[in-house]
Amino acid sequence: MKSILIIEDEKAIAELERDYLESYGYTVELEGRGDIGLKKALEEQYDLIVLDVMLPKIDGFEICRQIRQTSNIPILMVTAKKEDIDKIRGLGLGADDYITKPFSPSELVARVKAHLARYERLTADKAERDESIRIRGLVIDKPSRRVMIHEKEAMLTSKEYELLLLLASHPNRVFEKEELFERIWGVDSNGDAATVTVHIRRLREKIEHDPSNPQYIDTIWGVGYRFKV
Amino acid sequence: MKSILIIEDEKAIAELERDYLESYGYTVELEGRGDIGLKKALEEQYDLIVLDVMLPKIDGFEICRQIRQTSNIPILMVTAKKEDIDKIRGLGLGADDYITKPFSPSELVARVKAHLARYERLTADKAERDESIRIRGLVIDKPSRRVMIHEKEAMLTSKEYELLLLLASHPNRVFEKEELFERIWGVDSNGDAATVTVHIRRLREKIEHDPSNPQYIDTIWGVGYRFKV
DNA sequence: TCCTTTTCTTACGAAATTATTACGTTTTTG
DNA sequence: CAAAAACGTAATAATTTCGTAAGAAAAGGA
Repeated sequence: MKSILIIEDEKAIAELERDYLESYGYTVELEGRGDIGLKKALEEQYDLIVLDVMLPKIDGFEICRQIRQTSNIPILMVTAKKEDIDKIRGLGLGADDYITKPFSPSELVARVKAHLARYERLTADKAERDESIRIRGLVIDKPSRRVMIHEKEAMLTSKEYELLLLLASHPNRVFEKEELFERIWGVDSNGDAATVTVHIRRLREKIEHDPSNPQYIDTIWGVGYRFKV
Repeated sequence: MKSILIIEDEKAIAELERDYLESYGYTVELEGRGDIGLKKALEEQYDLIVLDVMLPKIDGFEICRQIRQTSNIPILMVTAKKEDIDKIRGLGLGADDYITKPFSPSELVARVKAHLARYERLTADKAERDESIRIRGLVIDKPSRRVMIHEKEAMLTSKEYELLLLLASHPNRVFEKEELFERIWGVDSNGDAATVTVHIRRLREKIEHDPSNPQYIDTIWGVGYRFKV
């Protein structure tokens, strides 16, 4: 199931796009504000972005440019003005396609489909899509072992990182403390599952806004922990 | 220098396309016959293919399909009939773009350029292709194996250079010490990953302003090292 | 409400890992 | 061939991370 983010301030158009894309089986999220849209694009895990050029505050060009700093996700730019097309090209923003209003919904779907297919084709063996996990402002980048929490890096120790990665790789699954201990410390490690508690605590200290009211890692009483999504 | 193959049987059009693309610095090869074009596409090393739909004997659809069996090279399909576009899409041939005759030459160039850029972006380990790597005042010039740090040359030994190059070619990626050792000293080398530590130290001595507070090479505790960007 | 169990939280010493230095050996260079 | 440079090893110092324990707090059950 592919998920698409639409950044578009005209609600009527946005909803039209959404309805069409959803009817073709895509999961769609709407966002009317450019700044929030950019934030979402950077923090969440989408497969494609439909981006309106004309937005209040921060325009589509800038959003595109910023997304491209860290991601190769397909970006489809939507514009009412033909002149914008030259601009998109000229600036070398790295947009993957552009489509001018008014457009037929089936045109949109066709392009979305094509770009998703190509992206998959080209990134298949690189497994680029799996190299980071993005959930609600938390980004785990595996190659660099870095964790960003709302754009800011959290400096995790090795055990903390492994713990977080294991939990976040299986969202909502409850892990018993014993299992966490075994999978990270090793079966033959003679330690104690109580250690896990302390590391969870330290991890929360670093990634949770309020460690006593965790937003990411839930305690399941009498059992263990879970990464909530 | 990027090379482009044009498969097109109308000589006048083909030459027009060629002239334009060449004037933008691309190397262009023309091929009038579909079957030979397919053969070339499969056997030679092009960066992009401009493919006419209407060809005698074997048509563009079939050529596209066959190329896609073994290659992800960007394919731009050219057609005179609007109906063909739906067909290209519908068949899921994997063409990257289509352009209808008559088209302005600059339109062609713009699309070629965009697709080359995207392909590069998605497939590249960019650092591996380039002649030199430049990051924050550090320049690694591969052909000459020289390293400049803020305009001044750093005299690195062979091992130091290889270490730096490997790390800097994959910015931000964390390398385990064992992996560094294996990749530079060789798998069958009977040494110890501890020697990596010493070489990292010596490397830092030469490229870091304050080796105890490295700006380029981070230590990832319990894991290895990473070239930070 | 009170008691029991489980988790949270803190602090500190232990353990593990890396940084740094020194030195002897090997390789390269002049 | 001699001198210099590069390399690998080992020993020690410095630093970071880890594990444990113990009291506090929270959750669940009677």
